[in-house]
Amino acid sequence: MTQAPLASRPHDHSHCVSHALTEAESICTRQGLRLTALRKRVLELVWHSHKPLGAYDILGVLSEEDGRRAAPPTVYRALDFLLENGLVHRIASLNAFIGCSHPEHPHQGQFLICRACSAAIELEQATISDAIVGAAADVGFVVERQTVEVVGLCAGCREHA
Amino acid sequence: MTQAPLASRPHDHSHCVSHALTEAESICTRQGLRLTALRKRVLELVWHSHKPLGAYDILGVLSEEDGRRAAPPTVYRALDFLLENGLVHRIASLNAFIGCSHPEHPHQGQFLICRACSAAIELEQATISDAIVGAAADVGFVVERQTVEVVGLCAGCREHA
DNA sequence: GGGAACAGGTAATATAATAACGTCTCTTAC
DNA sequence: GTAAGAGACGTTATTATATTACCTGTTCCC
Repeated sequence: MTQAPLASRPHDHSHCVSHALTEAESICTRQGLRLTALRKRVLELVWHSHKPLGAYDILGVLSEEDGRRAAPPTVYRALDFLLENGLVHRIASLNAFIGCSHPEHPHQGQFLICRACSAAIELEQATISDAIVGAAADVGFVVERQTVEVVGLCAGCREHA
Repeated sequence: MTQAPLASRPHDHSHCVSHALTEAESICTRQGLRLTALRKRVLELVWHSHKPLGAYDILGVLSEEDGRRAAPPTVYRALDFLLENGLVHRIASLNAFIGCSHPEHPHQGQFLICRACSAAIELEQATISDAIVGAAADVGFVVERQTVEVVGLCAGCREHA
């Protein structure tokens, strides 16, 4: 085993957040995309922890800090933008969203979700993708989009248990 | 490529349905489970095609044929039973359900979902599972449950295109 | 500075799932 | 045989998630 990923270890999470925001800024600038205040704020909220966050959780925070109650489309539109541009991923099995760890290049993540601490670890393993693409090819199926979401126990939580 | 799976080819689907129902009967009998009329009917509806079916689609059919409008818990309870006993699978990315092709032994399927015909092909490839378990182990993660859902084009639909 | 494209507010609605509680029906021990 | 308990299902209400439609304001660009 290599070192456990950040998400399963105690760490200064503010670095994760600021790094993600800086990256996002630079990606958007480079690609002529508008990272508006709202989109940036939503991205920041998604990065609030390594736990996937529901759209309505985001909505709740926005509403609280704005005074006025934000409406669902506000959040979903921001999330759509972030999804389209690879800044966040959606975890289908949780109906939740998580910041992308490697937004600099387009990809579809594979996720390890800890049932104890809820943290999601993003992988990008060719061995997994290749196995899927290969097995699909065996039955004549051409893969376009992969969803790989795995539930289990992360390194940190196994120690405590 | 081996032969394309049934779901991507024209076939006499009534065989699929009757086979699935017979299997389900025998599994339930063997394990002392009650395959009630409702549960059997829901299983039959799920097997109506190789396309994953939403809970509310099932609900719609039940309501129509009953005259009275069935309520969601009716369907969800039946689906829970079928899920628990491995007779159907849930496709998280579609919020839909599909009959299990190999209910005789417990497993978690991997699914190839055709974006053209909507059919879902169930795989059970150790190469995929092993790649996932291996990559997870590399970061100290112990896998308990896998969700693998792949969207693309099936053999049949590629031909037509 | 005017038009097009984009961002976002707002209200309503659609879709998916669960909670809480009651009733009926089996099974099984006595 | 019957009463207790478990299981299955009906029913109403509610919660959670996501989208549609329409409108307003802003930014970009010529």
